[in-house]
Amino acid sequence: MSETRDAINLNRGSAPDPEEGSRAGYPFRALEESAQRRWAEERLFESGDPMAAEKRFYCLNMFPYPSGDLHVGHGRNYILGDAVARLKRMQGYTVLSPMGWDAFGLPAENAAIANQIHPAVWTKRNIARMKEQFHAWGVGFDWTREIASCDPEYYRWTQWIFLKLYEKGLAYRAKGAVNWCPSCQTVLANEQVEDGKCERCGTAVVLRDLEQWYFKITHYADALLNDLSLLKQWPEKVRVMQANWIGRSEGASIRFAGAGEKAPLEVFTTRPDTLLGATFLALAAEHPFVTRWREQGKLGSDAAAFIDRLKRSRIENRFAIETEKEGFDTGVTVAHPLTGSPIPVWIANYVMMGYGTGAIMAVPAHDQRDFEFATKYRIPIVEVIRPEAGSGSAFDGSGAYEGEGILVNSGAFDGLASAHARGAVTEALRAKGAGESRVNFRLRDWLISRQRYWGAPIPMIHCPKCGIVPVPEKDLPVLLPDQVEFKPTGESPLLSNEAFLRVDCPRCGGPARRETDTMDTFVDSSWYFMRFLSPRLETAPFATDAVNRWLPVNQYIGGVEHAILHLLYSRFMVKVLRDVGMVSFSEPFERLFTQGMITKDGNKMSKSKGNVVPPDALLQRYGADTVRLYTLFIGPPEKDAEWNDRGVEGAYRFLTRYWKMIEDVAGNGSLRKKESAPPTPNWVASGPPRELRRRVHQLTQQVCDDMDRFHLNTAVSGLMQLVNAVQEYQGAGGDLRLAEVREAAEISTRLLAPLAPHTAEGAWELLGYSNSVALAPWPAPAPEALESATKSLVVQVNGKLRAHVIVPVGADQETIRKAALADEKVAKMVEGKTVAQVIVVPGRLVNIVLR
RNA sequence: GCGAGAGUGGCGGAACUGGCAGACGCGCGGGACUUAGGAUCCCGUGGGGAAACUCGUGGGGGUUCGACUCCCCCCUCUCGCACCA
Repeated sequence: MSETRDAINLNRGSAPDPEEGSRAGYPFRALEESAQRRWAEERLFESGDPMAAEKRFYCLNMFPYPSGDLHVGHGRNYILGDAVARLKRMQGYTVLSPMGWDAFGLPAENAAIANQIHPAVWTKRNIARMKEQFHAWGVGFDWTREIASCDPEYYRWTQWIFLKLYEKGLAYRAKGAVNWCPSCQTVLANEQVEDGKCERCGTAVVLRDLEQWYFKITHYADALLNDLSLLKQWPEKVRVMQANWIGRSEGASIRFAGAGEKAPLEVFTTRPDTLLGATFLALAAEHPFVTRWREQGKLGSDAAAFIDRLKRSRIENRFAIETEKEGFDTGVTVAHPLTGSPIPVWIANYVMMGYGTGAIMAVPAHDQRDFEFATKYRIPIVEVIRPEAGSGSAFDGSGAYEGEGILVNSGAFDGLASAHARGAVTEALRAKGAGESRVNFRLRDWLISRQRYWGAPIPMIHCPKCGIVPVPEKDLPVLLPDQVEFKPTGESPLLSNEAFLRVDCPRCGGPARRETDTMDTFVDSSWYFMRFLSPRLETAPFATDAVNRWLPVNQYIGGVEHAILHLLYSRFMVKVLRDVGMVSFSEPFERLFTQGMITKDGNKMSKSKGNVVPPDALLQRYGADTVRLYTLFIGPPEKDAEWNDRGVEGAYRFLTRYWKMIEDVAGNGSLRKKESAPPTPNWVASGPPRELRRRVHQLTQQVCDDMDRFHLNTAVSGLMQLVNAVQEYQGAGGDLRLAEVREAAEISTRLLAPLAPHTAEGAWELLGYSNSVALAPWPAPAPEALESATKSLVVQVNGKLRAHVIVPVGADQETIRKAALADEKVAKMVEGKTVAQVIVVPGRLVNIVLR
């Protein structure tokens, strides 16, 4: 529906059909063809031998999943990256700007089931299509380094890395409650569950008890948290999100004996100072003690019913907040570790198995949740913290007091400040062997098993005699079988593929069975940025010397949706590889840029919403550079922006005006005919040509600054102003000179080169240069062009703009003051009033304060 | 609830360290050229006012010669996390 409407709008668009010739507009099609031909012939975007480059810049766009068509929102990502890469190249760097495909994953497999097309074929077709689109945009990647994670020569090394982690004890298999998506028929990592739903398909996730493979990312929890401080050039937002996700909290682990179990009941608390106020313990319904007690018949049928109901509701709406507190008294009691008095153990709906130990000590007087629970079930409440005078009101039975204070009702600890008491209580516990200080993380280990076909097979073998045996390195890759059937049964085709399953045990030689799980695609993408340095290397995942020379990635660009998953996993992987001696750096990405989404009608573009803006018709009608320029101009690149078809027009008009300026000064242009440019320009000292020149260099300064600061929207606006200035100058008539206009044309062409590369390339040729503008030196403003004898200052009266005065540059305060007061308008305002004060900010303004 | 970001014309947005609010573009109004204009060019375009002038950056206070920018309180929106023990 909306696509049809777009098409109609476009047909009514003002740009001429380029096939008709150019009544207006500019010959973008011919420019694109010749520029792209040139770039390919001269292999401009290939970075060559990685060990040879002196000044290096690794600019990386997150490699995409090859889902098929790209829309203009996707385009923004690559246009940004390309602008940076081209800028750096002109600034003299050897730039590495590679591209590849995050090519494993479910959509390919779903397509296989729906259309009976092999995932590899589907993926390959999409890659070809997307590559075409990149070319159409004129994005300059080094295609000699192209990789695809579904290529056996790639996933062979994903498997190799898995084995490395296994060898180091960082990959392990464990049984536990895991997230299961009934629609995708696979387990999911915690990170892939949003609001209790599968982040991919939106189906409600259920918990299942399965044996799965994990990566021990928690081993690096502290390092992943601490090293965030090294990432000064990452957006604050992303660092905060990662820190929250890792979720470190300091407290104490406390053991309560006497539950009739071999092991004591362990809880984690951040407030050991409130221990004497603990009047009950609360367990999650999934707590192993609860399960055992139930099996042993210690809990009645009412309890069993309660537990089942709780587990069910937890799956259905476990992310709903404000749920009424509910619990069940198990009848079990434990002994208080310091006083020995009995404490009842409850099962409570607000205790989660996934955090801490799945058990808490409840202090109703000082925790609001515990308070609500205790009030409802008439459990005693003991105040143990009282705020110091003047710092809040003490516990009064109407709600918990959660702040700091002085300990009361706490025996030997009475009178201690709560902050200090935390250590004292913990120490007392330690002395009794009943607890110690402890740091707890929210981060869980990374579940990497997937019960699907289209992923890298986990290189493990199950032998009835030897147990789990890794596939020997020489046998890698473990290939995905080609001959498989894709049926909508939800079962991985690997499970029924005898040729794949049957294998000899590498250890004993006996018959064994392959692992049928494949790896989470985030494993594939956690190391790809290193593979680009040596994409065809057959002896290792990457060439260590090249990787150490080029990484960390200087500029990483991608969507903020990867703020946690991909970026955390990649950071983890680099730390692992560092610790096994394969790389010498600790963080993969030096500088991260997360671009905003492009929305249409206020929504994210998606096929289901029908608001996708396809680029093809726009490229056809306006050319790639117009689309690129508009995409950059639309707003600050890190912010979301609303697409407006009419806005594209503005970019097109600008390029048309720019092209006219080039034609005027080059070849047989009107200005060129009048005079020829002198070999060495002799700039005039005053008058309009001089003013134009100053303006051009001022704007050059602005555009250079903006580009460096990633303010590409204002860089485009600066260029527009530059071209407007030339046009105004030419429109003004009078002492028109070629030299200044020609200089403006040359500078603006180089400034434009990273943004609208085809047009700039053609203009550069027209201006008579034989080398590609992509390698032309990045311009800088000439200091002498910026010089001026006078400066216009703002004159304020009582802080409001009233006049301007022109004073010599470097004028002293007194001169400026006099000039300001001498102004006719100012004098009129001052008349009859007292001048209380005159503020002079040299070079800026004068403020006259009247009374 | 916690954390982060944002709120500026009809619209997208600009204003880097406090110093001319609204750059640039879209749209809109007027004009030129024209058989025509949906091309191009010129002029105008925050509100009020004939003008002098005045009001104006979510709201209310404050600091300052001067505040979109800094401080305090409040409102709204977006994103992330969420019974985190």
